[in-house]
Amino acid sequence: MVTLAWQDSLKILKQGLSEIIGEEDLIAKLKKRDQGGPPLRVKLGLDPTAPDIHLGHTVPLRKMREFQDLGHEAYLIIGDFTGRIGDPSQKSEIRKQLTEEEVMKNAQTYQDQFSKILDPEKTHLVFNSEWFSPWAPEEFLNLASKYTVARMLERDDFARRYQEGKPISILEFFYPLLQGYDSIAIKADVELGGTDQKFNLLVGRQLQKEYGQNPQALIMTPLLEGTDGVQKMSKSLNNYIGINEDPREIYGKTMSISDDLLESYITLTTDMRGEELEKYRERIKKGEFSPLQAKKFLARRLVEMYHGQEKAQKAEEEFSRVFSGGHLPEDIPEEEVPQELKDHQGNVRLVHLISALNMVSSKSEGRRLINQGGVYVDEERIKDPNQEITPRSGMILRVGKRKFARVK
RNA sequence: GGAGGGAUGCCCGAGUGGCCAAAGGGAGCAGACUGUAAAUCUGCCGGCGCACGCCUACGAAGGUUCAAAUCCUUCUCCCUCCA
Repeated sequence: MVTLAWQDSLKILKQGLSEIIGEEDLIAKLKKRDQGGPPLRVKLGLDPTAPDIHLGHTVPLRKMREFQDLGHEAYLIIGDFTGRIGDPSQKSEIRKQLTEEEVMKNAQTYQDQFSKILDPEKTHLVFNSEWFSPWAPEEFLNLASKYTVARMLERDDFARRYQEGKPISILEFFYPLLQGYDSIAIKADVELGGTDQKFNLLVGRQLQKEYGQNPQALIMTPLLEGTDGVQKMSKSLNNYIGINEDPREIYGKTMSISDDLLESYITLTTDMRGEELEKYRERIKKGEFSPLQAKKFLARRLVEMYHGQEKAQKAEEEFSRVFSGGHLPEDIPEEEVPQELKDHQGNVRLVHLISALNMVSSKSEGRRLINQGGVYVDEERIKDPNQEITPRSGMILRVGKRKFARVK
């Protein structure tokens, strides 16, 4: 392990941040470490319901990795207990508790995925039900007594809703409190999070003071915009790129992001740093790199990071062939034509076929798409929704730009 | 506890007895143009044997009416003000 002086550590850690709170505390802790103190305990909370890590998650995770590389310890908190409340971003309600099995399964998925980013040797995966489940009601009351409504309403989300006369459940107040208590439970020195977590992180810091602990420093990473380029990347908005996705998907989705997103994606999601990054920017500026090329570079890099070079190469070739070249993809899923769709001559209505193969969500949608010229048989556009076709082996069906099927 | 307001399609939001499968916007999808970019334009955007047909749908359940998202009753949930 390389031990750098705290100044150097700080410099590295401060890269690519959006905000840091309690920098003096961080410095003090780093100094202590230099003098032979224990490694810092760095906390990052995870949602137990969405175990699919996407690029948005990787931003703080990669920062975590930097801590690890500097010799510190990662604490990933699975909020299986807090998950019952749900972060107050929208409508809140007590969610049904995940079964132990589900939680374990999600945790396993997390483990598989974060090991692509973090150093497993220095990673602790903990569940917050571990300390909350045994709690007696008095302990919750005690925790609640540490905070006031006025301070809660400082959270802009609450403030806004209060202003607009939208409901805020008391339950929601518990979310930041519990998340904050996690910091106490693990004696966090630093907590990582996106900028949208600022309030929650601050509560943790304040609670630690209440409980006589050294307050954690807060390190906030910028939020990554989703593929739509408007809202932050999230699974529920379906604008995400998951690191576990098929390499071709990752490549393709990356190619479809807006050009404006290039800069933030490069800096926030890739391991490009320092000189290399500068060079890359330079090339774009000078026009040596067209936005298209720059994006291909990014796409390839991302696939490489999570699936290796070989897959990246393949994904790129596939992309070029299908979209730049206008050819068919390499492997098109083979589908059986259901017997019951065929009439006595063996013919099938096209709408029924694509519907049966789940290429459209309903027959009505299928009709619409056909009417609009979005359905092809052997690359020939069919415009009559009642068209009958005679399926034969190897026939290629295509719906829109990306849905393909080959008749078995 | 009292008074008043509200719940509409994925989201926001109009609609107060027939012309409402429900305006408008957003999201989404398809097509054109492209670099699977952005912008733009066009179309679609509940389901079904879709050609004018049928079914399901405006918080829930009943009712009035030839006809209800629209009127009445009860219920559920939410908001505001007063206490």
